[in-house]
Amino acid sequence: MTASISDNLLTWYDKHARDLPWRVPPGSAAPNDPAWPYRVWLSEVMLQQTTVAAVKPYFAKFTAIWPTVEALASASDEEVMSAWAGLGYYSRARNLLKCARAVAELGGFPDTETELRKLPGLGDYTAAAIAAIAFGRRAVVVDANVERVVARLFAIDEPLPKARKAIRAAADTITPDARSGDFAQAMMDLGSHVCTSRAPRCLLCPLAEACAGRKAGEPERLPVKPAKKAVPERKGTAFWITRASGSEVWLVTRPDTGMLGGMRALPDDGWTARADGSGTGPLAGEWRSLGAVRHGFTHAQLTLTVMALETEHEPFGEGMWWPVSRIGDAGLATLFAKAAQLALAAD
DNA sequence: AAATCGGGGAA
DNA sequence: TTCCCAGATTT
Repeated sequence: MTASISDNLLTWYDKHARDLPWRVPPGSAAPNDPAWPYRVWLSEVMLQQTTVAAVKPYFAKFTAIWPTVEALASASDEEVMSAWAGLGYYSRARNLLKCARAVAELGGFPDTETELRKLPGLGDYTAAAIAAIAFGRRAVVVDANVERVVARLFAIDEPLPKARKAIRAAADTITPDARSGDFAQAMMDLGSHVCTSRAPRCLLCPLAEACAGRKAGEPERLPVKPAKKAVPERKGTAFWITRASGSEVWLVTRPDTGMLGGMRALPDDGWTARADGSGTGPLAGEWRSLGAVRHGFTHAQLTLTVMALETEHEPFGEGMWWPVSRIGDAGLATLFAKAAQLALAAD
């Protein structure tokens, strides 16, 4: 009998596994330490739709400040949102804290896929990944890498997202009972370094012999993705309101729902809702334009004009004066960090 | 089923 | 520039 797909992959992984801060070396069991499921969970949430390179410094920062899930559970919303600033998809940070508090209440992470799936911020992928990687349970772990590898391996040419069902079923057939965590991570390493989206390195692939997509030619065309829609242009205005000779700036906290939810920010004209940017600032006075910054989101391309006002009055609504010298510690999302940078450069 | 929700690295 | 990434949640 020839070696199975999972055997070939695991042998390849033993030699080529990436060394990452949230990982154990190939062949090792996850340490029997409550801090380990915590680290696996934290990394998995950070890695949702986010590259390894982007996550590394945030993972280091979070584990240094909050070494355990109990420590994170007792942090304030503001601390966590601020630490997450710049990583994107901020609902993840809100769910991260909700989840940490639920887990602390439970006395630790549940160790089955079903129970993990009930926690905030854990969908099908993340629950399966934690069950496999942190607890060694067999689980069918399907992320974008696995989707690509499996679609090619089995030549599944049905377009996404309809193909997900067939892809998951095919992934199930090659998932071994043993070394679940290694297998899942091996598939991801293969997807990120060998079976890449653009130019797959089939000559280096341990599964090349078995790959129906390669046999059929042009494996890079799989999986078939739906045509993307055009990203609309939006305009908006942010307000740089200072007092005391520009030493303090007025910051607000955005509502928990919607774009950049729960993040500290510059006040703006409500461009997220109105899309025209024609609104006015939370204060009357002699506004001057500082120019604009461009910022790309997944579903909108924004031109944000920055208007400045020096005042001794209190703006309308909730907010706080923040020392401009410490603006880097304010926990601004990248969009507003860009706007602040523009304002500082204008002086 | 489709829309929403960030940001940066790589080609 | 465009594409895409260890997706989840809401509508």
